[in-house]
Amino acid sequence: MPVITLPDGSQRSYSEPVTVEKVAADIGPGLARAALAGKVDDRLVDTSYVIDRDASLAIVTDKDPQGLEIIRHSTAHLLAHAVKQLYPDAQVTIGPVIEDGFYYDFSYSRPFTPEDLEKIEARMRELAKADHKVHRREMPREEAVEFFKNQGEHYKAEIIASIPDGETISLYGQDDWVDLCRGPHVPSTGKLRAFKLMKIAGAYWRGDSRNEMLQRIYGTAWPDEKSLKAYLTRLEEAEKRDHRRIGREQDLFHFQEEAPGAVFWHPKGWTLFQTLIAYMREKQRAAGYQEVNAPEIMDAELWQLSGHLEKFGENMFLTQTPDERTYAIKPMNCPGHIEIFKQGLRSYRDLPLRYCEFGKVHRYEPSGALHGLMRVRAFTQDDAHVFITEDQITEETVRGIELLMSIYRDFGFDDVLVKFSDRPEKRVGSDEIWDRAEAALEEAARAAGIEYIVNRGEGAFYGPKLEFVLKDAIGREWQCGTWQVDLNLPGRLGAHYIDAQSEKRTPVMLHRAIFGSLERFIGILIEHHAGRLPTWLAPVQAVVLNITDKQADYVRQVTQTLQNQGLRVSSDLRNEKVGFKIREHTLQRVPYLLVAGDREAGSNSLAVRTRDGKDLGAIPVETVAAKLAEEVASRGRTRMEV
RNA sequence: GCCGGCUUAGCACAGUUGGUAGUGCGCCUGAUUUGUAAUCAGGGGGUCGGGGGUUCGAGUCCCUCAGCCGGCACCA
Repeated sequence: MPVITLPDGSQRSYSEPVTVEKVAADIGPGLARAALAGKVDDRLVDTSYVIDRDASLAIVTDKDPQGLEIIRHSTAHLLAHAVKQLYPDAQVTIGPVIEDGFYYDFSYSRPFTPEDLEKIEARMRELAKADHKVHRREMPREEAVEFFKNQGEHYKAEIIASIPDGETISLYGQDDWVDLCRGPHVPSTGKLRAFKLMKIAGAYWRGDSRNEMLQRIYGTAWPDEKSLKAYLTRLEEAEKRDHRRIGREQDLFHFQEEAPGAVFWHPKGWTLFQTLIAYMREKQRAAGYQEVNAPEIMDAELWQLSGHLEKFGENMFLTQTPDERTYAIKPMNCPGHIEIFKQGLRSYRDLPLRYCEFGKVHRYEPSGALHGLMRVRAFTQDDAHVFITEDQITEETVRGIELLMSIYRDFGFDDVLVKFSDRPEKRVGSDEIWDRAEAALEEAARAAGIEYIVNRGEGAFYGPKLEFVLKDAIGREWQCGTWQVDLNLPGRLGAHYIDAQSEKRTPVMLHRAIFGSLERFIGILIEHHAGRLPTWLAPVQAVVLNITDKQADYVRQVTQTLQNQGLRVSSDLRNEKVGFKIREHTLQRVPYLLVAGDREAGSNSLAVRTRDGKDLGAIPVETVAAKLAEEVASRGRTRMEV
């Protein structure tokens, strides 16, 4: 006699066990059609699930986030179903739901081609149209392993073997096809209406590069065609803000074959780069950091001593010189800073001692990892190392994180995700040291009042770290800042200070970066703003345009005036129509276009137009200058247009 | 590094079953002196990513190297 409680609190009683499907139908035919699954006492189940006791029930439809997940999961099954029909020799492995879609990994004798993808998708549409019923059954583990082995599905058999004892093993079938799956799934394939296969890629079995490479097919699925279309449009929009494309269009930088993973900065890109450095210099100076500069190339022996060669060696560039010495090009700045610290005798009174450097480091990254400015082999860090005593860790961390967050706010990044990465497999130092370092960082993070997620085993080889991940305008995450406690390197490289009892002590070193890599940070800024950099960062903040040759002298003079006030302004005196010039500079995303015709030249003013096409009318030159300067100084918190 | 795809003029792209390269924009020259997202006309420009091979003949087919793109693995 199950009594079923619905989300609105209403109850329905049944005289015998009843399926989710039946309850939905009793509520209404529309809901019955829309039902994808049920939630019985908060547990997701199929619509065919039989309720045999009192329970709460919610019908899951495509309006629910969970309904969408089920659609995606079932579409992954539909994909595998189609693949098995077309390529019976292919073996299935796993097919999870991911953000915006799903994938399924197959083992097959040859890679799938784009033509295969079309065929598979066409077959999926046929299978969906046929509206095959989806059914579930359970099977004892041994039987299930046998079942899949007999079908030649060795990967599936392996997966089942690794399912913990006591867990139910369920199989889902539709038409002539059966897969191992936890479920739940849509009641029939006809519920899958809007999907598209996106791309083929290789992926290692169980994510391990020592294993076989499988064929992964990515797809996307949505409740309806409209959402699918919207998603595809969103992808196109994201492509338009790709920093590699904008970098070329706006003439900021380029890459070329001879220097894979290394940037050629053009004048405008370098202006942006220098603007960031100037900003950071000022912030750090105010926060008590002293800028230093250490050699790019140092004898490999130093890197041997620090442990870099052993733990980081495969990422390092080495160079042999005519004098037959081996040098390493620095992949990190820390050893250099320790060497500076070691000069002379340090007192505890000198601590905290904060060294910073815009150090250019080189790391030999695997070729497949390179990606525009986001992942390069030569990059500039806004690196700093703070030498302190062990009991200063918390206080210094609180200060440091405050600075870091205030800087992110200046760039409009309010959404910062923090990760705590603890001891990695490849590390130096005893477990006792790591225990202390991790505990100290944890306590400091608590004192700084930040929330974080734990990233097991992802720390640096010398110490645990907090990683600061920024979210850009379209929701992508980028790791930028880092804050690390290091109880290892200062000792390894022989750094000391004299404490209050005249004892020689080894300092603790904090490693930190805020932008992380200037290169990456610029890439993020470009994508975050879709190339429309805020005025304080824009390489060209305004362009002054004449209408005819008659105003050329006026334009030259005004441009000079604005430049003299430290603004990055250029002029465009070309013999072209204003419309033409406006279009060009608008496409270049120059924040302000300052038009000078006879009227403006006669009244010492400029007609101001924004890159968004807003006409601010004629404004006296000195007002333009003052407002621009204010906008720059406030980092966009005040705007010329308001 | 691994899997797949791609590489033709500065940029975006065409190039049919192998028969000695095209279009648009940009660029250059000239005309035009123009009021807020493209003025008109003419002109120049490519060892088809590098190397090797098959062929009477290769941008098109094969091998190889590199770079790039999408994933995977790895990471700021």
